[in-house]
Amino acid sequence: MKKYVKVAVDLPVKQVNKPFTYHLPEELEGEVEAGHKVKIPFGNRRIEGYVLGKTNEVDFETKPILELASPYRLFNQELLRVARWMAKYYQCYLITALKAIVPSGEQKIKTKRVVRLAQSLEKTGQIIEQIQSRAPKQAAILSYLLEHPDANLIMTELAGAVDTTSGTVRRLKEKGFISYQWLEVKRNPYQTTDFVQTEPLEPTAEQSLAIEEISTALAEANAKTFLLKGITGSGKTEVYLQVIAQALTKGQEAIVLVPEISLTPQTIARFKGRFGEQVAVLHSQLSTGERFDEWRKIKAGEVKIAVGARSAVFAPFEDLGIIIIDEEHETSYKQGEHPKYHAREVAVKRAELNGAVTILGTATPSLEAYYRTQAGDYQLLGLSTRIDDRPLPPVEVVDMREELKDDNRSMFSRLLQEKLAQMLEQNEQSIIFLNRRGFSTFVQCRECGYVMECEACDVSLTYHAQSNLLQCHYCDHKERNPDICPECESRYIKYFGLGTEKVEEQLQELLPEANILRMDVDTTRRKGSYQRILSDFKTGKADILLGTQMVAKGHDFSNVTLVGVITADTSLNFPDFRAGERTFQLLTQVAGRTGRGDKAGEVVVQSYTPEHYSIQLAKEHDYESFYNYEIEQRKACLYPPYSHLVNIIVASEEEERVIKIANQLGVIINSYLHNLDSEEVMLLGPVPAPLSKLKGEFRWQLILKGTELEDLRQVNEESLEQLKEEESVETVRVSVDVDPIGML
DNA sequence: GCGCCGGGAATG
DNA sequence: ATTCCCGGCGCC
Repeated sequence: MKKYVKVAVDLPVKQVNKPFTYHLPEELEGEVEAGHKVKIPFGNRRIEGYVLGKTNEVDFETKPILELASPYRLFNQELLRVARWMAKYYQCYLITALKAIVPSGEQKIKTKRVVRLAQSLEKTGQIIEQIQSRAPKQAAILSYLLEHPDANLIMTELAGAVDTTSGTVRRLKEKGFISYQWLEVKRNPYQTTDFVQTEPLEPTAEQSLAIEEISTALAEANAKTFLLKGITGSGKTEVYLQVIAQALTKGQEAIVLVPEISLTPQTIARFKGRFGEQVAVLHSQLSTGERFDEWRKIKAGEVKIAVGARSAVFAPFEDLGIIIIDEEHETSYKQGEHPKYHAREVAVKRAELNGAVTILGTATPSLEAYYRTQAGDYQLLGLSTRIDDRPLPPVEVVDMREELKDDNRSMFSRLLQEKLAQMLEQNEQSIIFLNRRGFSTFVQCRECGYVMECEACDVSLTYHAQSNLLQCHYCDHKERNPDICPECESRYIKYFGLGTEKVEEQLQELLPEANILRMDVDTTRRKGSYQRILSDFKTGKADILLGTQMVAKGHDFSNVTLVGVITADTSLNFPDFRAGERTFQLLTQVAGRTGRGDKAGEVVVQSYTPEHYSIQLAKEHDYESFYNYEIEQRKACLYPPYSHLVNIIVASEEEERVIKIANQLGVIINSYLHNLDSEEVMLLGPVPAPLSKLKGEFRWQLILKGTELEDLRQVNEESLEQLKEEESVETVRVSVDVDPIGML
């Protein structure tokens, strides 16, 4: 009897977004299982596919699976279910969802050739005596192998251990005293780092309550989601650690998601410090080999906890007890490429499938998450006091318009200047935050008004003093900084707008004796430099840490007593309905970087719109009021969480085609909505996207808005189908983003 | 009649 | 995505 399997074909195309049936040739019978990657004939080509499962009925001729292409089953039934859910929810192909789940790159198992004794222990002892006088080094090698039977050393390591060369080892091989053996090895990216073992801390009353609630859900295998709302420095991590310990006691496993930027050795140390070798770490800095090895450790059950960024939500555990999403509000949980999934939503879904508990931790919940606690979907747990009852720092908001009126033309308010000088004097540290890198954000000719723009994107170029180049922050484009205007050839070229480089220069001018560290994409490009800057600052090698977003996230510097925000308005002026939320979160997070030690901290926020509710309520550390205000706005405009959005981007190098197709799609959708006579779904656009040109492509967007995602999916699917019938859509890309974040 | 191009269909 | 197939058309 022939065996048949269903295969998802590795082609992201609509027409083949369905399983194809193949039979197993004799030599592969019993070898191929659901979850395996396989090589298959497809038309007259050979491509890859993923085995979804077995099947019996076949009423047509099948082709054979050619070979096994992965040494492991890359997903189990549960992860396949997650993939199916993702494909449906995010409106992508099953293969696209599957490829996000399986480890990327080639799955190569690394091996090494280790030296073994070829003779019995007894015999080896005799050999040592025999050769001792004439070949002492060879004898030493054999002795070493006798004493360290589990050392698994390769030739050169062994030679090094007894201070000789590999030639000596080879001679033993020739004599037949030793043999070689190939051994699988797992690369361990953290083997050189020692982690200080920690014991569970005595929880505070609030922590106890949270732990208790979570434990109950864990014990009942209740797929419950908790929002752990804990102000910065209130000890959320200790709660995570203790509930993970409970899951382990039950024989279950845990996933901890952390934003990429906070996946620092310190963060990892907290988990490895408590759980040691039971922790696997997954992040983008790992090579594909290292990544695969961490994946294998999980698969093999060697570890029980996976700590990692976004994609760690797919860690191949078999009995998940708990999924933790730290800093739940972070936008980096949303994947930028297809499938454009949000790890928080996948986590909640995966937990549901496993009867596992989900914990969303943050000081500044996303409106979505908090709304769901109000709706009763999630349970709210609060940590409202900082460890040791440290107060939240007072926040001063400075109106920069007033500064200008009082003839202060510097980028630093008088208050901030004063405070900075004071900290320097007291030998305390400061953090300065500015959400823009480079020196000047645009370069303009004062004669004719021409602004230097990227030729591939619809943005102005940023001047970088360090490289003396104009750079586009959206593509890789760099160009020389012109001496004369390319338009009118005048020499009056001026630099406007501030970036971190300029702030650094001015700050140094203001405080000549201060040691300043700048941390942004430009200074952290090289591997390890991010770490170095953080540790230099932590060990007091600098007085001021100046940087972008990166300085705001989760770091714990005990000697920082001042945080300065150069302009709070940058994120506020984004054309996005989440601008207010983003600003509140950002200000609250930066403010949380101060006053974490014995000394009290303070915050100075500079703004041109200090009366804005995001700024005022962040000043008061008042999340509740912020939420209440913001949620009313969302409700009034029917924005998420009161609705879902689907962003359809039409892009092409030919501008006319984009405009034509986008408009036509608009007509199709509108007539569809009209026929549907539905108030449920609305169409916004078509309009040029906020980045109307990006990497050489012109972009227009259409946004579908509605309370039921299913309605949106239907409208979207059928409209795109219709579009393909009416118009040849070659040369234009149409991409769909469900629950988009940013750039609206 | 032959060969080339383009659109549409099929890929197990 | 890529290949295949078939009909249409220009060739001379």
